[in-house]
Amino acid sequence: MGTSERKQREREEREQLFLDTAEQLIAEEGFLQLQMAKLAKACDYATGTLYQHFSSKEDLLMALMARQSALHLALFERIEQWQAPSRMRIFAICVAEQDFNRRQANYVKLSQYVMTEAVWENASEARRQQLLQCGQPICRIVSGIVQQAIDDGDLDPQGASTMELAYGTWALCQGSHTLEHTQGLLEAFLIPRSPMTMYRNMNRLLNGMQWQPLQDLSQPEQLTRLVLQIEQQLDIA
Amino acid sequence: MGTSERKQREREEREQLFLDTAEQLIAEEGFLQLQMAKLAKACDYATGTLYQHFSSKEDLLMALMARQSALHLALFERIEQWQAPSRMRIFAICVAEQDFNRRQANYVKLSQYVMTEAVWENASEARRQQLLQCGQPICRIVSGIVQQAIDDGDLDPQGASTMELAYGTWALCQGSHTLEHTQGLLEAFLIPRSPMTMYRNMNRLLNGMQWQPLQDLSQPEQLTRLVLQIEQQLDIA
DNA sequence: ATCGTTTTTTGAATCTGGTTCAAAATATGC
DNA sequence: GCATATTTTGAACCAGATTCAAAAAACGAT
Repeated sequence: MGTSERKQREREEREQLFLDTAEQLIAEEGFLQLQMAKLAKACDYATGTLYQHFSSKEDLLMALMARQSALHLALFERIEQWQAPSRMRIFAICVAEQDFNRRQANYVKLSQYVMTEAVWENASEARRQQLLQCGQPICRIVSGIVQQAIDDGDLDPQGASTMELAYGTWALCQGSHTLEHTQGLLEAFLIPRSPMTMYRNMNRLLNGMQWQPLQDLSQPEQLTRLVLQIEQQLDIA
Repeated sequence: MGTSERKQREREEREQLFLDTAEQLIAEEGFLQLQMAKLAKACDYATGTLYQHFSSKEDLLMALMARQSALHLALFERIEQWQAPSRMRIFAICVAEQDFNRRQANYVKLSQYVMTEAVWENASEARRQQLLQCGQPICRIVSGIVQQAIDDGDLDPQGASTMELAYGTWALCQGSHTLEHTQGLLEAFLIPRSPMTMYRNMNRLLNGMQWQPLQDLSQPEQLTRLVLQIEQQLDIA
């Protein structure tokens, strides 16, 4: 009936309010300072109401992640639609990702934290499933690009599964972000903090997959130009 | 004077006792269950005494990490001494690392947790420095192998710094471990949980660096044999 | 060995902040 | 308008990290 529909909608709106406000508070003082009571107060609700939406603080953080993933996905969907050689598209994923993370630094830190056992285990099972579900379309897009490359003859999988190749690029991205965001690490090891470092290593990996056309890394300006071109075409930065 | 030397030594011994016991408790019930009071009690000391060694719980966890790093380092030092082609040695680092992580699953989870802002920020500055220092020799060894490869003519850096190439392998390892240890992730994306996936991607990266001799990934048994050989020579597993 | 002083240890009290739940408020259906 | 069901409230509860005043031990001079 109409009444319960409205209630459902209001509930959904309230949930978004909680998430919006949490995001804002986090942006202001970092996710470490986020307190459930403070958040509820900021939304003019009692603490208990907050717990009707999120089973725990960790659950809330994961919900936040899940929502951010939607933005992430939107970016990837643009690339999915983009007509370009497969190698350019797979690399565009990295560029987009890198860029997304640069602008949403808090988000990377949060995702790093959320993927930790301490947090993961404290969220509701439903939430964990939700977050894994969020990854699915992203996964599908990346696999799709790999598949396209194989179909187009740009990439010979040499017996590897589509997923395995997609996983390689994912792991490299993931690892680079983790290292980049570990306080003082780059500085301690005298590694310049530039996205180009990651871009070059990603292209080494893609070259190693024999993903055509190979990128010539001895000509640094070539890669710079490619990145610029991708950023312009995708309207990033 | 002699007296203060003894005291210093006793203090050091007590610190090790705390760390040993913490390790044991963690092995028994996971690092999430570790409680400062419980730990102190288990060592027959008061809670306050524990705090004379570690400024916070996070500080203790990081100290644990730092100590584990020493084991890690010992493994890497064996590889440093090992006479073998550079490509075999850099790959051996990955194999050793993978193996180390398989056997010390708690340790990977801990390191993932510790590198999180929430933990990092709550440890003492001294501890953070200590942990970064621990990475230095490891970094030196890996860079050394890259450098050897360049010197031997196995690897043309094409303008890249030694560190950048080392960083690439590190990021791939790191990212693979993170993904592997995120609950349910591999399962959700139907990726088989096998170290070979990572090994193959690592060799793709190394191939992409043009690190000689290239590994032929279309012959899966070749890689399997290589891994076996490395494990035997290094006496792992 | 004894006593005043300094250092170390102790663990109960404190504090923080997440979570709960009985009571109050509100909505629903008759 | 009333009885019942649902939702909201926020003070109480609780876990567990951290502190700190008091007690104990170590020290060193006599």
